[in-house]
Parts: sequence; C-alpha cells; structure tokens
Amino acid sequence: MVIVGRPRGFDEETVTAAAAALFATRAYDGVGVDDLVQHLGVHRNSLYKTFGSKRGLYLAALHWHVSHVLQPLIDQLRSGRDPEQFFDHVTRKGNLDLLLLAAVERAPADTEVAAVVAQALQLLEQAIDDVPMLPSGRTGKIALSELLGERVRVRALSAG
Amino acid sequence: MVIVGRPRGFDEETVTAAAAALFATRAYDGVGVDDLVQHLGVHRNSLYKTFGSKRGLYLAALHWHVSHVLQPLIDQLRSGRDPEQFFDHVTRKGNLDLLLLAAVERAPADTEVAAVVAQALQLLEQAIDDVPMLPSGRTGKIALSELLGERVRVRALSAG
DNA sequence: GCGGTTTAGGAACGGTCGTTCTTGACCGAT
DNA sequence: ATCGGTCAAGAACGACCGTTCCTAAACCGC
Repeated sequence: MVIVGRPRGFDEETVTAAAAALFATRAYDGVGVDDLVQHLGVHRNSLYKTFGSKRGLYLAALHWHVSHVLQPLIDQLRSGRDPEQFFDHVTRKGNLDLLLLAAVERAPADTEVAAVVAQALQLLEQAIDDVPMLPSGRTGKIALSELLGERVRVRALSAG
Repeated sequence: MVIVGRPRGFDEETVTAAAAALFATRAYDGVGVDDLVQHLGVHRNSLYKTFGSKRGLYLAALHWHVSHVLQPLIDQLRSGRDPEQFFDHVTRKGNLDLLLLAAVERAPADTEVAAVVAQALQLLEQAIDDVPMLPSGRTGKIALSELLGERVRVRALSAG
C-alpha cells in the first residue's frame, strides 16, 4: 500500500477524542455537524471521508471513550490503589457522561450503541465486583447503579 | 367569565399525559411536533394555542409527570405499605424515565427544566429518607442514586 | 335565525439538519 | 514537469424542523 496524495492535516484519534468530549455534553441530536466541524477544526468533507457519517463519528467516539477513558479507569480500580479516586473521577468529573447519555438516550434507538453500552456496563460491573473487601451485600451491579445515579444527580444539578 | 366559541375536542390533561409518555421514550429533539400531533390526536394549531410551543408542551408534560405520577408514588411510599412495590414501579416499569431523560439530557440546556428536576429529586430523596427502618448507613440520597442508576441499566439493556 | 369567538384543518414559511457536489490547492511517485 | 490521487474549502442540496397563516366549521349568547 503506497501513500499517494495530499496528507491529512489532522490526527484521527485527536478528532475522535474531541468528538467524544462534545457528545458527552449534549444529546446526539443536539450536536450538529456544524458544531463538530467548528470544535474539531476539521472540515465536513474530511469528517465524512474518515467516519462516513455523523453516526459513524459518534460510534467511533463512543468506542474510543470506552477503550481510552473507561478502560484505564477500570485498570486503575483493579490495581487496588485508591478506589476512592475511581469514584471521584467517575462521578465528580464527567468521565461517565458519554456512556450515560448513550445508555439513556441513544441505546433505545440504536442497537449498535446499545451493544457497546451493554458491554461497557458489564466491564464496569465486573471490575467493581472484583474489588476486594467490598462492603458485604453490595454487589458490583448495585455499586455501579449507585455510581450512575450519583452522576445523574450531579449532572442535573450542575446547570441552573 | 362567559364561555364563547367552539368548544375544544380534546382533554388538556389527557393530551399532557400522552405527551409525557412520548417524551419518556425518546430524547426531546428526537420527538418532532409531527409525532406529537399524530400520537396525541390533536392538531398543531390546537397544541400551539394551548401550550404555546413545543417546549411549553414539554414543560407541561414534565410538571404533570411530577405531580400525577411521581407524587402518588411518593405518597404510596410514605404510607409505609409495600415499599418494594415502589422500587418495582420506578425501576421495572418506566415511571422514572421522563425525569431521568430530563435530568440527563434537558436539564443541562434548560434552566427551567433543571429547576423542576432538582425539586423532584429532592422530593424523592426526602421521601426515601423518611422511610422507617432504612438499612443503616443508607441515606435517601444513596438509595435514590441507586434507583436512578438501576433504571439507567434496565433502560439501556431493554433495546437491542 | 345572526354575530362573535374559538377551534379544526392544512398549506406554507424560514431556518437548520445531515449529506453531497464542485472547485482548486497540495503532495508523492514517475 | 507532469500525472494521479487526496485533501481543503465552501457552496448547494433535499428533507425535515418548529412555527405561523389562512380558511372553513362549530358552538355560544342574543
């Protein structure tokens, strides 16, 4: 495979990460392609050439979020050091927002999103379940629900 | 005040309830005025005459949901009988979905929605807090978070 | 009946959506 | 230098959005 033609002036992963940040703030339909073009600094044509469609970019951003944000947090939790910091990163900072929005808003309308969300939730649940010395009677499922709900509350109150 | 003119052919509260049901399934931007006209059986002009705008109808639906769905559930919980049924109505059935969507998706973009959501969450939290014989160490805040998160999980997995 | 008022029914509006097309600049290999 | 290819830039597309306007029908008080 020989590279031919003008090289692209943007880094695909950087753009994907920026898209993830944007999709984490507003609902899918609330983020226009114009917004993406403006915040990502990449032209429409390049976006469509690279990701195919707005949905393609969203799916790429969601996958990136799971593997480059959630997975490191999971790894950190599994390392056993500072489980409190995991809680903080997830609830206080917005590291769960894209997954949360995807679960609540997109998943019911997009089976592919639903599948990614389901897998991510499973990963999180399992990781929490494997934490030693979890208070008795508290499964990973319950602890994860508490995490998600806590973030819902914080997010809802953060505006106004 | 004397009534003059053709009487309306629909019940305002029935329409509001139907709108609430619709807004509970999809995101705000995902529900078009055409959808509302079709599912509610009321024509555009009447909707705009009655509620002013799509946002006005949404706010009416949200208020109705809080006072006619959540409040009765709260009252039932406070009555002390069958607290398990409260949990079931809220998580298994969709009785929390409109509030959940409003909290996650609308509240950050609409301060009036945020205010209604904040008050509703406060009501729920207080009601749970006042339940006697709550397991020690479990505040209403934590129990409500768990409720919300559980519903997020169920909702995300219900599609696909 | 009649006049006044409100609803019902659609057509129509400007704006914005996601997407595509057109044009020219750019780069690597020949 | 030239050709083949990709990229950048912006205009343009049809479709749909929320909203408004216009006309006819239905009802009340007189």
